[in-house]
Amino acid sequence: MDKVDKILLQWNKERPDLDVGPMGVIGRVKRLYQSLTSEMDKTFSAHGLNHAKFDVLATLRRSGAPYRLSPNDLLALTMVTSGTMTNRIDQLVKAGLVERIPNPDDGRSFLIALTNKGFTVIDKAVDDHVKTQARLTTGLSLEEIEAFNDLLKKFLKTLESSAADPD
Amino acid sequence: MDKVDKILLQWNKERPDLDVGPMGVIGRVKRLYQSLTSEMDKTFSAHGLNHAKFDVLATLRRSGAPYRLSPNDLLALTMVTSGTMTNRIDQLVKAGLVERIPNPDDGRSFLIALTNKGFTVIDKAVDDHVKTQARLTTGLSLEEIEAFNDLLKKFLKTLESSAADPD
DNA sequence: TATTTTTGTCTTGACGTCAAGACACTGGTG
DNA sequence: CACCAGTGTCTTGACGTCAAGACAAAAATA
Repeated sequence: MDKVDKILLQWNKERPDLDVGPMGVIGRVKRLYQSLTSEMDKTFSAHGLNHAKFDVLATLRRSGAPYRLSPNDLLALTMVTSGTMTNRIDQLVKAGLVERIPNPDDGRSFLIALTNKGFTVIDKAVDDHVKTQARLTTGLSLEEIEAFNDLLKKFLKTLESSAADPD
Repeated sequence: MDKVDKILLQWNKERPDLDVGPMGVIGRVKRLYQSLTSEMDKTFSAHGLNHAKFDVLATLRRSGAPYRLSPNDLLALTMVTSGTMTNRIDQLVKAGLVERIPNPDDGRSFLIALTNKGFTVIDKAVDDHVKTQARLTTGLSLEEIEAFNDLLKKFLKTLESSAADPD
């Protein structure tokens, strides 16, 4: 009997006509997401970052040498709008973690490049981030993780096929 | 091989020292949450609401007659800060969906009450919301939903016991 | 080549949220 | 009864995000 169950009970009493089964699952996905997010955010801020900055730096880092992507690449990979990406890059430039390099192949465009400082910061932050994620999942056994992962994959797949989410 | 798998592959190549197993599960929880949220938001906006307004109205509705709660109750139940709740209530008052009634038992406090219009709007919106949630979960069988729900419960429980989340 | 359409980035204004603090009222303590 | 810590709500200023649109450069078309 967790909080989600209490909410479902209330609905059952007030609106017994409604089938609130799906609400339970979806409500728990939301709570799980929020719980995980708030823990991971602590790791980011321990490295002077937030979720937004970490996302961009990590995307550049895992793209491999020379750790450069255009704003357009970055916003496609991180699923934010162009205005948001401009803002994120501005912040990171100000912090000295990336720099804007004119794109030799396209006069409209830039390459966003990790600075040495940015590389150092993100590599340490990722170390900690992975540790945090490991800690957050220790409550489940390997078999449970695997089963959970399979269900997540399947769920996501069915959603993608119905909603035309081209990402 | 979904997008999360591609990200894990990149990390494996760039940072083979990292165990990115947990990252896969957590990444999928995030994507699932975002996918579900963006679909549910459409339902809210079809009723002139957004997630914030729906949350408050639904909390009042399922609390039962006379559909009144203090801002303090509401912010505890919806897990937002007091400033956020003040803003939400302002919006709802402006839209004529709730009203602020002075609390007879406490001169500092109010009771936020569903108006008739608010009741009508949230009842219709909840109907649609439940339908949307049912549609979003049709990709999984009843057995899969149950298994997923059990894993979510367990995962959430382990997180609550470690992080002192008093909510 | 000249013109039009498309693309990549940035700007603007709005929104929802939070943290910190202001303020009035309550409830307990001396 | 007078005081004072605690509580409930609102205010303020900041942040990250988005949608819409501006603008220059590139690509496609004529």
